[in-house]
Parts: sequence; structure tokens; C-alpha cells
Amino acid sequence: MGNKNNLAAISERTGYSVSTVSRVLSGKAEKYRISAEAIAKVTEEAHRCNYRPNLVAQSLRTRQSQTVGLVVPGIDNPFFATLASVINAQLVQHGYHTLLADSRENPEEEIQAMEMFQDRNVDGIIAVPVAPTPEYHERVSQDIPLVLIDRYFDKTSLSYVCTDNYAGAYMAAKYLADKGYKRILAIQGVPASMPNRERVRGFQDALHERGIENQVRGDAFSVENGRREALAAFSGNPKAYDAIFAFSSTILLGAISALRRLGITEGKDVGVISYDNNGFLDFMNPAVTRVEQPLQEAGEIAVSTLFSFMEARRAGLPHPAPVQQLIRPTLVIRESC
Amino acid sequence: MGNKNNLAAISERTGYSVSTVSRVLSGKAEKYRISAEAIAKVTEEAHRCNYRPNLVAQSLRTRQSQTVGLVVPGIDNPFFATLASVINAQLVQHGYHTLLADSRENPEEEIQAMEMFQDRNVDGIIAVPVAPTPEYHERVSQDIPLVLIDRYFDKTSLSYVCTDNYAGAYMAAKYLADKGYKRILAIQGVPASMPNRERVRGFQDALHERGIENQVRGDAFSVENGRREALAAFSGNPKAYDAIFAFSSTILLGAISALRRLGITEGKDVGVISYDNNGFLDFMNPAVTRVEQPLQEAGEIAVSTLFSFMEARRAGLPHPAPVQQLIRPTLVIRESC
DNA sequence: AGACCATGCACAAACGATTGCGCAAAACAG
DNA sequence: CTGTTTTGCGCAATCGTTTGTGCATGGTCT
Repeated sequence: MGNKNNLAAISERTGYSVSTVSRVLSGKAEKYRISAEAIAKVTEEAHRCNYRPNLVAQSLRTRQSQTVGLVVPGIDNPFFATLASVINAQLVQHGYHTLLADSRENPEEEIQAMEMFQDRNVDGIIAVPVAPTPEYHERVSQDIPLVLIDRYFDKTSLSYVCTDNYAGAYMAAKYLADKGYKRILAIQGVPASMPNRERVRGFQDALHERGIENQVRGDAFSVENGRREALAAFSGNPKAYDAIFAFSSTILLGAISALRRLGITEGKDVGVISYDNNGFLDFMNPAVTRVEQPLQEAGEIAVSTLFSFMEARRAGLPHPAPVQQLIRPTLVIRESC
Repeated sequence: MGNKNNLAAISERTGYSVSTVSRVLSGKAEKYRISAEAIAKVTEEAHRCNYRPNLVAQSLRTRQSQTVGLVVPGIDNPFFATLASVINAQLVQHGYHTLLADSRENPEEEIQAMEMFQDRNVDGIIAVPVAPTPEYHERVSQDIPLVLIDRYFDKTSLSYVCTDNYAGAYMAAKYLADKGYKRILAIQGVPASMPNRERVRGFQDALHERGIENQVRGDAFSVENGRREALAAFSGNPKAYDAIFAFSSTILLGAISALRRLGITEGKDVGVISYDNNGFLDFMNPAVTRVEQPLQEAGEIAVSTLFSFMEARRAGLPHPAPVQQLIRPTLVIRESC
């Protein structure tokens, strides 16, 4: 019934030294040739008092925390929530845990989060970066394994796993063109972010190649932005465009609400297509055709890449070559265009 | 230039002892009457080398971690994602951070998560419990401040902040009744969970009082369950019910997909009403009337309650009386019934 | 019997911060 | 000039682990 529950207590109760107890309980018994008898007594006592090592002390001593920092631009965004879910599940499977941070699309908060991660001795970081330039992340990456996901930087040695936004947007635009749409409006998200830039490129390339009228407006992955831009685009002329490509499902929702307000019926008067994989797109009326990103796969690759870096670090090896991977998204065809 | 960045390094470079440096940098200078000169030199050096305390060591010594554990049944569920977002924001504002865990509706994983929290020395826990009984949580609560949110237990001394699910369901059912619906089907979630039981009670009370036909089916807060139950209920007779009350937005989506498949138009042939506050309900066609829960408020109360417990603990005071609060949800009226 | 090796374990120093206690030197009083 | 107080700071223990090193004991070999 000893109140304390640490190695010292077990040591006292079994008569073996703290070091022996430690070695037994951390599975290093044979490496240090501990007797079968000692092993038996120590493990029994450990079970009896339900010993669990103090991870803080362990972390201080070993400089490992079994913790990975995850920073996203907005955990309330279902897209990032799903990403967090996938990543957390992967980490837990490997015996790691998630220290969560939300940068709220704010570079300063992102930096604060990453400093906090360092202060807390996380073993690695997975980030959806919001900073305009990669310098800070590159600096951190020298000290702590770091993998970017969903967003990345232009010319950088940082590792990332993202979906091929150029290909996705190209597919979507081509699909609209093939369907016969002639004047297509894209409502974009944060203009400086890499996914957005790539989507704009893909969109424009596909339509220029086909000589189809197109325009890009907007500046945020938000419902408000979708609503505002759709209102502005259609309020003068309900037939200003015959299709809308929303760069996120939030934008889509805003745009649809604007269309309805203007008496325009999505899917009939104006075709709509969207980016993102929110399941509810299937339950809208009409169900929304969209570019889906393989989040599960992306999360898995990010985590396994991170682990490979962490392992190299533990082994004292040099940092492996960066992994920079673009996953191909898929076009999910429904009835909205 | 020094490679290390700890108190010892600053101590060496300034010529003051580690203890003095520690006291200066943790703001206890006057308490220990450190000279102005020492304060100046130490803080300057600390800034120069950008000193940041090692939180792991700090945590080991002080038994505080500035960390709160948050366990939810599914971070990919937008409802819990929003909850996590609100709670995390509150915590960060107070200088705390979030250690995240996902029980996936699984009592065993919930226990694992909470043990992990204890091993990592979190200062408090906020949980959406999934266990069938409160015993484990009550035990933990003796060691670590704990506040439940969204779900709670029946007769328990644990603190919780939840929405008044009885009132919410009662409101919704009454609204349907007042609109003239005569045969109402509720599709429920996890039957054993407190919110679900309260919703069933509210639903049945409201309709029994008014002598209106009603039934409750289903067993999970999932799309599949909604779909399955709606199919089963309507496939024999498309007019079996004239309204559906979905106990979550996921259930709603499943039910709607079933209705469409059967050629039944929601809002016209069958009224629908839902629980939950997913913004996209406004963008469905017709927009869905629903019972919304004040998540922001709930999160704030949970966090401030938790902090009050943590403070009492630090001060060595006895655990304050439990806070058990039900917040009234609101009925958001749209066009689906 | 002496040299040698394998065995089984304990000692003590880390990791980096906090903190009770006490020690010098300076200041002051008598 | 001695005794007391104040000022300013350092010593060393502590949190709970991990781990390099070393020391007995007992057995084997020549």
C-alpha cells in the first residue's frame, strides 16, 4: 500500500536496487544479466502495485517524449479535423501521442506553437504550415524531425506530403469544359498558400488550353468568402457564369447560399464543382461533384515519413533525404454539373 | 554561442549561481532579494541566448505541466472538432495546452487515454465520456481535476457541463406537433449515452402529452444507422411516418439519403428535424430545422470550472463542490418541417 | 593454489529545473 | 570593538528515470 508508485518504492519493497528494477521493467533484463529470480520478484511487485513509469521523468532523462506535435490552421474545419483524426490514430498505433495546436491561419501563433513543441521536447512535428516563407520551419527542422502536410513551400528542402492540387484542379476544370460549360468562375482560398496557387494554375491551364472563358476571385477558405464573391459575381448578371468551381467545401456552401438568394438554382442554372472531401456533399441536393483528396493515405505517409526521420535521429544518422510527395486526388462525379 | 541553453549555462556565463538565475527568470527575484545588478545581467544574458525553460524538467520538479488532457469519442466528428477547437482556444488563452486523445467510442481506449494523461502529469482532464458507468472517472477525479462535457453520468459527484437534452428534444417534438405532424419517428444514437436517453425522454414526453403517435429506433450516431433505420421504417410504407426527428446530423444525412432512394422528398412528403449544429444544415435544400447546442458557452464553462478545481488543488484546498450544469439549447427554425 | 572469467547486482552521475536552508559580508547598533 | 541584523546569494537536495562503471561472489582452468 506504499503511497508512492515509483522505482524507488519497488526497489525498497523487493530489496533490489533502483537500477535493477529499472532494467527489469524496461525490458533490459538480459542485457544486464539480471537473475530469473530478481525478474520474477520485481515484475510481480510492479504488477501488484500497478506500477506505471513517470513519463515526465523518463522524458527528461532520455530526451524522448513519445509525443508528436500537430499544428493545423483550424481544428474546427472538418478537413483538418479529419486530418488530425487520421494522424492521431496512426500515432497511437505506434505508441505515440498528439500534442495539439491551432495556428488559426496565423503565422505568429504557428511559431508559438512550434516553440512550445520544442520546449516540451516533442519527438517530431507534423504541420500544415501557414507561414508565408519556409525559413522558420527549415530552422526548426534542423533540431526536430518535421513533415508538412496539405500545404508546403515552393523551393525548400522540407519534407511534405500533399495532394497534387494542380492535377486536381486541372481534372475538375477539364471535366467542366467537357460538359460544355463556357464561362467558368473559380472562387479561390488563401491566395498565397501553395495548394491554392497550384489549383489556380491547374484551373487556368486546363481552360486556356481549351480556349474557355474563366476567372478567379476570392481570398479565403471560408463560407463568407464564397458567399461574398458569388454575390458580387452574379448580382449584376445572373448569367455572368455558367459554372462555379469552389476551392473548398466551405467556399461552396457560401456560394450556394448566395445563388439561392439570387434565385439561381445550383446544378440547373449554374453548374457547381468543389474541392474537399466532406461526406455531406453527397447529401446536398443535387449531390456535389468534387475533387477528393486521399486524406487517410496522406496521413499515413506523413506519419511514416516522420518516424523514419525520428529513427535516423535516434540512431545518430544524418537526416535522410527529404520526402516530397504529391498524391493524386480523385474526381467524384455526382449531379451538380 | 553556448550550445546548451539552460540555467547552468547562463549561470556560468553571468557568474551567478543556478539558483539565482532560476529565481530571476521565474520572477521570484524580489522574494529572494536579488540585487538589481544581478537581475539586469541575468535577464540580459537570457535574452541574448534566447533562453526558454525546459518544460519537461520544470514539470518533473513542480508536478505541473501546463497541459490539459482532452478525450473525445471521435475528433473527426465535426461536433467534437468544434468542441475541441473551443476548448483548446480557451486553454491557450490561459497559457495551457492540449494533449489530445480519441476514444473512438470505446471505453477501453478511453481508460488508456486517461492513464496516459496521468502518466504525463496533466494538470486536468476534460472528457466526453463513453464508459457505461462513472466508477473509473470518479477514481481519476480524486487525483486529477476532471470535468465532463456533452455527456455525463446519472447519479454522480462528477462535474459536468452539458446541454439540456431533455429540453431540446421536448422543444423539437413540440414544434413538430404544433406544425400538425401526426406520426413521428425518432432515429436515436447510442442508446445508453445520457444525451440520447434524455432526448428520448423529452421526445416521448412531449408527444405522449399531446397524444401523438411516435416511435424510437436505431442505435448509433452514424450515417449508416440513419440510413438503415429510415429504409426499414419507410420501405414497407412510404407514408409510415410524416416526420423524422434525427438525433444527430450524421443520422439525418443517412436518413435523407434513404428517403431519396425511396423517392420520398424530405421537407415535402416527410418533415425532418435534427439535433446538432453543423453549419451545413443551412445549405441543404430545404435548410434543416434543428436543435442547436451552445458549444462556445459549454466549452468556456468547462474550462473555467476545471481551472477553479486546479487552483483549489494547487492551494491545497479540498475539492470544491461539483459543478453540474445543463445549458438550454435553442431551436433554429428553417424550412424542413 | 593462483589466475581468470562470468555472473548478478549496486553506486552514483546524469537530465534541467525549483527551493529550503544557511552562510558570508556589509551595515548598523550599543 | 563586539554583537545583531540585514542583504545578497550559493549549497545541495529533490522530482523519477536511465545507464556507465565497478565490485563482490563463485566457478573454472592450469
